[in-house]
Amino acid sequence: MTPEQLRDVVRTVVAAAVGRGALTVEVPDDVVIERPKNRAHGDYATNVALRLAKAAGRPPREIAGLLATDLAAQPGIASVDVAGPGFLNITLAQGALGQIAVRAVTAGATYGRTDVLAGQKLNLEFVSANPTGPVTLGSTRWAAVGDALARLLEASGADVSREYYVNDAGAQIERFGRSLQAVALGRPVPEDGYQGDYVETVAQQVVAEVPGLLEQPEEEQLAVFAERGVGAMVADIRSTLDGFGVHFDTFFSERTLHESGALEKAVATLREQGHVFETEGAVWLRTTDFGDDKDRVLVKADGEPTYFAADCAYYLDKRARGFDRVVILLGADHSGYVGRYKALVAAAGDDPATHLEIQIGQLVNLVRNGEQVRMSKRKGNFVLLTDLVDAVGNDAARYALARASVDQQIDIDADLWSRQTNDNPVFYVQYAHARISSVLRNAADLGLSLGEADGVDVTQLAHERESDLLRAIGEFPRVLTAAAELRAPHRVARYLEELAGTYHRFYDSCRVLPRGDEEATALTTARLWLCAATAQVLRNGLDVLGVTAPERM
RNA sequence: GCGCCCGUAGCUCAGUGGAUAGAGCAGGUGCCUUCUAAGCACUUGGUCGCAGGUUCGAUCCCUGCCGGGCGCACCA
Repeated sequence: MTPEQLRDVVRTVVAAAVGRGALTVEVPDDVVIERPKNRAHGDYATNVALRLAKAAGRPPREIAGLLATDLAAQPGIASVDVAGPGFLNITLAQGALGQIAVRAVTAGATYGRTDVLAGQKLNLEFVSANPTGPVTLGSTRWAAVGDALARLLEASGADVSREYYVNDAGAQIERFGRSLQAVALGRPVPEDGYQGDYVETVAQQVVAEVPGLLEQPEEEQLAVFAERGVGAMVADIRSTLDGFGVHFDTFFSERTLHESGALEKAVATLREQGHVFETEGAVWLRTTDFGDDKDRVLVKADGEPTYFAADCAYYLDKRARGFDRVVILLGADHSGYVGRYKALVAAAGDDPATHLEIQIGQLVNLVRNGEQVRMSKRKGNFVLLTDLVDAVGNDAARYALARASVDQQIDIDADLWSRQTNDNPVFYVQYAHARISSVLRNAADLGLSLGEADGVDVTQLAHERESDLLRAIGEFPRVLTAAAELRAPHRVARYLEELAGTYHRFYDSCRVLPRGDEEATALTTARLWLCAATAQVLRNGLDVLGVTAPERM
């Protein structure tokens, strides 16, 4: 019996008690089934009696007592105890727990997936780093977390489109072009320009692409450097992210918004809604009507649209493309955007609470020799995605970045991460998978296989370590659902570490394969199913994080 | 000054109002003629920043304070 099935059973029992007048409460649609930390508290526990106490006007233990009797009579449940303030501690019948292994194996790659977000069309924007330089360590965090979140939402049934907003318009791009031009002409890079080895590389690439470029008038040169430079950077960013295993559905060009007249249209739309005003020669959006700190300029006094105007047009474009919800991952250095973004959504006539979601994540610091390395694109002194991957590999990099809560600033110790030691928990998890793979290979060599699902006797799985493992496997669907709802992919990583540990402890106490002259038994087959189920969950979980599940290590 | 995030074991960090607050690493003691010892068992280590409040119950919610990070442009 899975936790979900148990939840339904508990709800049915509550409803029955209400039906015959033993309780007068509304039957809750959601009943919390948890896995007690203390094994003495049964396989599962529910606090439903505590939750209902107030509404029923009766002491929780009394409610628990009457539910316990009914619950214990249900098939698949061995016993029910009332404990503490009114918890119901439930012990499942042996076979009921064992079915979890069969379910995980037969569901395969779909085990853990749900349809709780089915029908939702989401646009998930992340990374969106300026195309004026390579992908930095800071952006790498959002690449890892954003992609994991996308996979997580997909596992919950949502239709997710991964999007990267390319800021290929505006003064920053011109500055980038000027820097490339200066380098190509052998001049010093402007004060506010970009530095770093890549600037030279890109400049040379542009010069090589366009014969006679340096003989052209400087203004024409600049346009070429800006356009080709950005193109080269976008290509570089894209291939870097592809190599990292992060693939976007759309690279959305800001410039297309300028060129298509979408900005003017957006301003006009907002004006129709009655939230645009003009003063001091500029065009403003009255965002303060929607909770922003101050009103925001859409078109500057010099006639140039602001970045914010492009944001407005971009949001409207996403909505026009049919997305129910626009989700944006931003670094803490952009937290100031939230207020104006919510306001623009409201000003456009949408509801910020349903159509917009901005997730702010804290920054990543690099620590070297116990000292924080400051990162600045301008000075050309920064750590790149490729530096991290070169040092620790894709798997460790993705896992390490996805394993921490985005609310938490993380320090990456360069020395620690460049040492490839088992300090990195990803090895612990991957090792469990490799270990299981090895057991299953050895089983195959002995001519042993899982066989059909109806041929395995899961009541054989009665050892405490087997029960622990079955319960852990049974948690997986709920872990995915909760992680998706909370936008917290790191929960998946933490769960996998726990699952790996539970497997290692099982492995240590429970011999799977027959040794020497021993014959395979029904227990052997049941344990093979348990191993296969564990491996499946490890694969499914690692897949959400974009990390490989090696068969050998 | 205002806004957002954080403060949990020596270190890095989990912990969606529930039972005795956890993991990895680091320290200590054991376990390999047997399926991968990149493992396991035992052990050391906590005023959950401080003070109030709400609640049957608070690491979690509210308020204030202390400490750290990041923002507060007619920049992008």
